[in-house]
Amino acid sequence: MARPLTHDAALRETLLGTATEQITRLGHGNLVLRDVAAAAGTSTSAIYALFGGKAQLLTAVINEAFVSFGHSQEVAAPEGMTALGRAYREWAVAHPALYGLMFGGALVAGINCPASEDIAASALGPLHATVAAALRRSGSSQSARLTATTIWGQVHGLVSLELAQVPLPGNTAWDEAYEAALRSIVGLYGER
Amino acid sequence: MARPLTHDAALRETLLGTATEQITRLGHGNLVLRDVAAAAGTSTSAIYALFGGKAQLLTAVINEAFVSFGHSQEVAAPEGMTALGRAYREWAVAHPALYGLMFGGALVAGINCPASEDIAASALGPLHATVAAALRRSGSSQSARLTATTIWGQVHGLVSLELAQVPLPGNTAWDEAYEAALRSIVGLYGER
DNA sequence: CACTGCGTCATAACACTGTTATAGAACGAT
DNA sequence: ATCGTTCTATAACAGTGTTATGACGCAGTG
Repeated sequence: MARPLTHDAALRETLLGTATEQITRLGHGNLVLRDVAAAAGTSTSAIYALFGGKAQLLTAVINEAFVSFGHSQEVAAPEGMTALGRAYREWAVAHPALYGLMFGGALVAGINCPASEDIAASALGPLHATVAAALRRSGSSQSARLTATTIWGQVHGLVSLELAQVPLPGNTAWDEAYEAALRSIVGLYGER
Repeated sequence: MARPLTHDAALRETLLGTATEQITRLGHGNLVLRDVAAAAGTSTSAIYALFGGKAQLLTAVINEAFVSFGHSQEVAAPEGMTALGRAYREWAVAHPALYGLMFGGALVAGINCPASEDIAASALGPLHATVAAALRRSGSSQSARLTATTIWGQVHGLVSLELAQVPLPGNTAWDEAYEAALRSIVGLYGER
């Protein structure tokens, strides 16, 4: 009835991939729709047809990133809290631009591209489960939600400062600061 | 010898003020040089003559913000670590867009607008001094630099997540999470 | 096989913004 | 008063997200 459809699900995947690749390479402040489309062998029309615009494309990229991040957390969870913390930092350092988008919120980009709430929440599931188990084991009566949020804040804060390349006083390395914080956390809430 | 100079230090102050105001009102992703100049009753040429461009204007705004932030820290320092932590959050919540610029680093904006290192470092002076004093009092042998960085990471992390409007699980409020973390910090490293 | 119609997409046009180039404005010197 | 120098507002330019447009490709029909 009409010319064959090329703006299909496969192209959508390709665009997601090239967008992620360009964000990773250039930083999320330098994503250009024309370049994404050209790299995918199509035109910007495809982005508007398949996503709706730049904000929705970014949202899709962020959601995909949350899935990848959540997977790395799930893999590390059985090895305990320290492993969970290390995996957190490793993922963030490996994907700094994505990490900034994921947790920077509306504050980071001028555009509004919020992640799907349940996808974001499930990525932090392993941390919540590990904290709840540790508290249960140690017979603590602390709120697991509150404790997990505190730990998350600690980990996220150090990772954010490291990614922002905030200069550390003296000749301290981020490695060292991070490991010290992890030891403190585990000391407080118990390792497996 | 030539027409009178209007791109002077006074206009520079005015531009700094209007830029800060617009960033606070609209978020730093929506700062438009034409609007800043118009609000200051001049043209964009003034920004290029007095600052050099958008990046340098932002750097100047950030440096000024660090001074304001550092002042609020100095005021709170004599009241101890808990007060320091509360002041930290209060300043950030009162100036969310500025806070994001200050500690978001190159990750936040596509443009490169790093704060002056000594200004940024001196804003964190009160925290380092307070931590060093607390460790001395308790006879601890921990590194003050490392401990202060850990605390900074904890505080910065929670504030960042709150500003990014990350949804908290359950009906937990950020107030509650923040106070719990402060109690934990003070319990570990001692209050005045 | 030619033609028409409809859905689809690449291209061009538009609006906005940072930056640079240009032409006019304001003053002192002659 | 005119000129030359210095400074500034305005206009031109380049890049980017978004929307409008016109060309294109296949199905059905005569």
